[in-house]
Amino acid sequence: MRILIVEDEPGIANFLRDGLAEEFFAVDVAVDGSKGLEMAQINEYDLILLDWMIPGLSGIEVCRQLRKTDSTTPIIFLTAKDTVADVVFGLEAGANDYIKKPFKFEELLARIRVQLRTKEGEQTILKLNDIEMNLATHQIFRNSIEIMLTQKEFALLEFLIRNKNKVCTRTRIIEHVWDIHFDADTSVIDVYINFLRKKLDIGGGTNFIHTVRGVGYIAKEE
Amino acid sequence: MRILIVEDEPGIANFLRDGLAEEFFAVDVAVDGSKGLEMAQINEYDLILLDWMIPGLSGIEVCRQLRKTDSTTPIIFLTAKDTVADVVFGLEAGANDYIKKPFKFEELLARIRVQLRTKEGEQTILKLNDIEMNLATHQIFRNSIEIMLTQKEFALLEFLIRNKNKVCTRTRIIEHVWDIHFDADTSVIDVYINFLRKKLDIGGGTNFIHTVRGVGYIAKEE
DNA sequence: GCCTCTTTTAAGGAAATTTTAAGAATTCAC
DNA sequence: GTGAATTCTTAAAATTTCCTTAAAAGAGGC
Repeated sequence: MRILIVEDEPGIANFLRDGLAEEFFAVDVAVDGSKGLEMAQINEYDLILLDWMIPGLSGIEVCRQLRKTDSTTPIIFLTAKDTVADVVFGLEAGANDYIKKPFKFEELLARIRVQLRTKEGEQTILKLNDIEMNLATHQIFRNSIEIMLTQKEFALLEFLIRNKNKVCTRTRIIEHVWDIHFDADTSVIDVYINFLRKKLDIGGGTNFIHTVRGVGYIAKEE
Repeated sequence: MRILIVEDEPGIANFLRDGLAEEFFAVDVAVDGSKGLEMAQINEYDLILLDWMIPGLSGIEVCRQLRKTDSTTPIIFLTAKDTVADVVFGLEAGANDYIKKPFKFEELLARIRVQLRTKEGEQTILKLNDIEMNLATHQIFRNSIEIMLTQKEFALLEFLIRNKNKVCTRTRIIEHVWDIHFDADTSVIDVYINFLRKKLDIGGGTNFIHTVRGVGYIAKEE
């Protein structure tokens, strides 16, 4: 799951990025309105956190612009303003939800999950064959045996399983899991596929991560 | 024992929080009705103190909403209203008890204990492996050897054990145990995990607090 | 006010993760 | 079969995160 944060205060931005990374989201940060708009238009995000008061384009303006071309990506406003009028204004501009600063991270997380749920349909637990991924508790089981994965391994497996039975190209993998956009010259994917295959090879299950030569990888249902 | 206070007046809220904290309750405060409802839905509280007159959703409305999904968590109303009709109204909405403002803290405490008594039978003692936490007496035993913990140490261990076998992210820990919401740049958690591990490392038991790199910690049952 | 205990901060070293790199192995086309 | 391209595997470098310790700051008791 990729999230874009548009926020100029470094403190808050870092706090959000770290917190969301702990929850295994892939996070990008834009520090002003125009950059945020640009990134949102170039990349596909699953959700956007948008500060109301940012330099350059205002949050509300970014929201309006975005909604002209993309009407589905959920947008949550972060705002210090709290009058009814402001909230209405924000929601009319196309936001899906808003949260008043200061907020508790857990509350934000809950709201994010609400937005993503409507999008994904109750997917806190992903399953493929005998693998079970619990996104809420960050746990992975194969035949009820728990497997410990690092952050990157988890993110990669999540991406593969979310796209099960579809070929995941190297480019899409590197963009979604590593957030790298122009460097084709790396072999991290190969290494991490290898890590995953090794770690998941327990309990007698077959290897469900198949190589698609010249293209990428695929996680197949069996 | 976790208590949620839904109260907009800071004076009363602080008074309650401090008083209950002294009695070893873990206290969260919500300042309006909708926040209160949300927090109650996200977290598991052992009891909810609900002011009648609060901004946003009214107390009675929060109560009704909550009872739709959760019928067990005791709810005590704090109210200035005192006519028979109002009391009936509150109890019909699903509250377990009410107390009229202004009240003596002792009286509130007594009512809270009445509500928790049924619960307390089951929940005053938390267990994990050979650790036993008595929340009422604030005592901790490992293999019957008593271990002295400070308040923060106790709170951290309680949080970990309440969430046993689930990864506790750093963000969640810092929010629940320290009540810090925007400061990602602190290493208190590391230090306190270290304190706990040292103090709990007696009687030959294994270390059950595991590190989940990049995410947080987990207390595992063995 | 002084002492003690708790809590927080800070920093160097240790450990795990992530990335890079390079040789071995595999696949595919001819 | 041979060669070229691609992927696999391994090892080690680079980076990040965590552990540990010590000392400072804060809280409470006398």
